Amino acid sequence: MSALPSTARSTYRHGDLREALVAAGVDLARAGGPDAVVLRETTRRVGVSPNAAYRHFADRQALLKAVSDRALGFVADRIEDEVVAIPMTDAATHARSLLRAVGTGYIAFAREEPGLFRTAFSVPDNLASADAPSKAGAGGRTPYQLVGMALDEMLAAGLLPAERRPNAEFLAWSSVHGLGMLVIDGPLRGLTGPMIDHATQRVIDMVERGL
Amino acid sequence: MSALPSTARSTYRHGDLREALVAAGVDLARAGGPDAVVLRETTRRVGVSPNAAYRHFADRQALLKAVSDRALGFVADRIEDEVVAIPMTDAATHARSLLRAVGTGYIAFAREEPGLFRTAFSVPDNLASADAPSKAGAGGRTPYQLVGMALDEMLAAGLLPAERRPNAEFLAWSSVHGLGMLVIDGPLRGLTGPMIDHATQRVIDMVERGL
DNA sequence: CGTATGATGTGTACAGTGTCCACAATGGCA
DNA sequence: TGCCATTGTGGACACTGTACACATCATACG
Repeated sequence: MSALPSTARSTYRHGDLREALVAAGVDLARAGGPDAVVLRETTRRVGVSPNAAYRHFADRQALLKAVSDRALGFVADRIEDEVVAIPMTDAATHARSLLRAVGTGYIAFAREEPGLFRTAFSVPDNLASADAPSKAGAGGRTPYQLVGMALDEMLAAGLLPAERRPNAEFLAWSSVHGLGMLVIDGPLRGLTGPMIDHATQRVIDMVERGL
Repeated sequence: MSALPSTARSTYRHGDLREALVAAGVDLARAGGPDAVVLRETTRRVGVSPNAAYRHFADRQALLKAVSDRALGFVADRIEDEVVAIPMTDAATHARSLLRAVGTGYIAFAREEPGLFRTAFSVPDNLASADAPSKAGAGGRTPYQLVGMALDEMLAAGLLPAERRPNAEFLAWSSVHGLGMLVIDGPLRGLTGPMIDHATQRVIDMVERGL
């Protein structure tokens, strides 16, 4: 039992097939977006029969949903990467930097991992489940929560009038999300890196000014 | 030969099979989004063999692209519906109304025809082809052109500084497009009509103020 | 007028997909 | 030890996109 090739499963039971399937699905999504998350190919990569997946997911759509949630967690991770780089300053400057970090991290992820970005938003969602733990990154926060945190700091720093705070997430998120979509699939596709950076900064400026 | 049932094709040649396929594809897209534009089902509806489609489209993706362009034309139509309802006023008010009409028409279409809206943006595009005639509506203008026209009026009316005019389309479009996506598939799904209307107005306000 | 020819549609075939069903192996619990 | 729920397998089916060879027609040209 101890000298089996590491690629082969020594036990009949897989151990954590569900996790392995999600991981394989993420690889497929990374390379080809949501449509590439093909059930049979996913199981093939894990070295298991196609039907094995049905012990862990109701159908292909359920597998895709799990992959999508994982991808949203990666979005959160990428945003947090930007957040930790923010220097210590006064509250107002920090709040603005935070909002900027959320936007730039979001767009950076869209450009670096277009397949995962598309996958993250390919499955219908709603407000009630936007903060489900399955969508959180390593830091335990979802992208939606990160946007909310930035806006809370803006409010606390006096940069956002209290009467405009409710649902301000909608505005900030819409703008940045739209830019991300248009950049990877839409008419803004093919823009050079600097142009996208510039557009990102302008969108964030607009949000800050327009909130 | 003269008493054939009207549902049957009397001639071997179809007449305009390409157009018929696009129309059938639009019906499928309306009901089920881009994934529902299935080549075999499309040809079945037109009453033709699956391979007939290959005389007019290189593959399924090419058919989907044609359907997507058509859907973009419908977006333009919906926007123009809002535009014609604008009353005559002074230039500044008209410019603002125009920008607002573009935004509300865009979001209205997303809500009224989510399947077509998703289909319209499911095929990779780029700036060079954003104004292709195949994407124009009955008025001969593409959605992108309509956004540009609104911004041109804003500029002419002195509501948009000249140095900010270049690429302002990116900002306006990103915000509204993002809202549309989030409303039909994203976390904002399931919001009530009035809430969406309100969010739409706020997003447009933000764009106007932030441009 | 008749016929060659290019354009358009058909039939058959194949690999790949999601999913259903019946069955098999396993490991933990009585 | 023996039972049995859990987890995985194998085979089957309907469906998909698409390649290849063939049939049919519309017309341009002799």
